[in-house]
Amino acid sequence: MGRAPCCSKVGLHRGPWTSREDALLTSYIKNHGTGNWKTLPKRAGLLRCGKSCRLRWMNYIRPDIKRGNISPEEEDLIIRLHSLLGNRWSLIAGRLPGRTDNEIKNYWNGHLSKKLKNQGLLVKEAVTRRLTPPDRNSKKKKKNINNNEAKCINTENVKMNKIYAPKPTRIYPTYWNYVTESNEETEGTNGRLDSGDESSSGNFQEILSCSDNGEEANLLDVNHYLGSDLELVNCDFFLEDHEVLDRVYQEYLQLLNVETDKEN
DNA sequence: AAGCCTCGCAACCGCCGAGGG
DNA sequence: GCCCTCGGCGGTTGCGAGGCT
Repeated sequence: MGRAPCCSKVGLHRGPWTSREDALLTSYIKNHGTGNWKTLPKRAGLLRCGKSCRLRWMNYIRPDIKRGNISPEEEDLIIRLHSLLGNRWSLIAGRLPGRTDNEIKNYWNGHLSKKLKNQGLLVKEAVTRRLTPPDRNSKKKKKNINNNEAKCINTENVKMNKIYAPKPTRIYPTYWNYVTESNEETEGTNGRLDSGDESSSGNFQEILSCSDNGEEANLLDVNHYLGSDLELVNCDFFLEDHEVLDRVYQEYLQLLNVETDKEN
């Protein structure tokens, strides 16, 4: 028996979100935080499935999302990270503050892949590298992998390049604490703007102690969305763009070295 | 002005892994 | 060890906007 498709339930809305639905979701998350996406829509008064809510929040409503054109620096970083990570959009997005995996994926598919192809820079090896190749012998039904270059796995390469991908950790352009009066007293999910796991939380705490090169514009944006019950904590992700890019790139090179050493 | 095409992007689909019972 | 649920991810689809003929 296959799993029933999400949103197949009669009565659940599908398709584009209305501003009213957005407002309901935003309001609910503002007051209660994320977590338990399954029951969230019901509690928020939304006729949507949890998945749909999560997607809407993660890709569109979340206050830290940076909208607008991808800068040349970001584009360069995407290309470099993609050459390292392959189609691990969430990991790539995690290194691009304010960008979502969906946005990067769309940008890559609609823009960069063509561009690189035209320039002759998109070589198959770079595209096909995956860090943690799925177990193709799993008993579960496998997805069709026929027509996408990115999925054409050369098993030899996989063996050679296999490293353990770090847990995706989203980096926010600005970090904040919820300081709502209800935070400590209620469910404990308040204050989490991402339903991240322990590792994310740990990272979050580390980030909170970062230095102070914040940007006022971002602060204003966040307050615009979530009101005054937030206290922004600045960090050093607003160094000069090239510094950030270089740091991230170096970080990944180190990661690759460490993990390949482990393999050997 | 109308029809067609391309592009951007929001949203959906289905699979996977983690974790709990 | 098995099964189930849930959150997360990557691939794909579909639609609207804008450009082109």
